[in-house]
Amino acid sequence: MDVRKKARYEARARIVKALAHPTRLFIIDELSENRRCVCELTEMIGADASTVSKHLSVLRNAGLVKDDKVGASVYYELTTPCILNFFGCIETVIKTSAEQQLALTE
Amino acid sequence: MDVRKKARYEARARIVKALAHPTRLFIIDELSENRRCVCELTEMIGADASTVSKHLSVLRNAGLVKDDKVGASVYYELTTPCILNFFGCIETVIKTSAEQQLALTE
DNA sequence: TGGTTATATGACTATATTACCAAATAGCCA
DNA sequence: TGGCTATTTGGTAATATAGTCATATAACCA
Repeated sequence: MDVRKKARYEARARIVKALAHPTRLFIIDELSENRRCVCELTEMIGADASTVSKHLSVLRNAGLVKDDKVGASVYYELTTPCILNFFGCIETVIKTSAEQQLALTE
Repeated sequence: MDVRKKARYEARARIVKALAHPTRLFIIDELSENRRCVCELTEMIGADASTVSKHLSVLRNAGLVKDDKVGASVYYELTTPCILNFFGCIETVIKTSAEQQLALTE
């Protein structure tokens, strides 16, 4: 595969990888409704604040969210809301798989 | 977070994770044009056949592709072409990040 | 049947990811 | 200033992922 093409898939994979964790998908979903500070997300997720902070830095490094400091708090928001369209498709994959599983039992 | 909600994000993450590799993104892209057998994909990717076979099994287990044996060959095809819409958004993320990087240098 | 090709799988090593704790940093307010 | 809260970062152990080689399986053909 040609070098440029390869680099393009690697760039895409870095972004997909940043989304590839349940907590980070939750964060994306949550930020699609409203910007949130780290402490709010930490509360909702129920994990260590440092864990949430690291997940946010993964999303930030991938360019999926941006942060905004307000006093001692840091608010995060989505940079590119089109990410959300993806979830609909993911649900289709899940549903299709489930239907095929079901079909096998008939 | 409630148990059902958590399970939903985990199910989504399993699928996103299956996409989170440059070789697998290439395969998805390629299959969007045409069904391909393992040997064709192996040739294009330029990796060990066992490596490609394993990538395909990751995609298959996630329900993203299905296989069809024809003689000694196994052809793979997409189950859910909507996955492709996602790539447009990924490109937007990449482009937006690049523009912001650029803006910092001005 | 025996040889060849196409795939898949198991074992293994190298590397990456995750979560947690502890500690550092920064803002806020009494 | 000193203490409190919010966030980030470094260290570390457990786990997951990727790639390769060797091997297993199946189809095909001479």
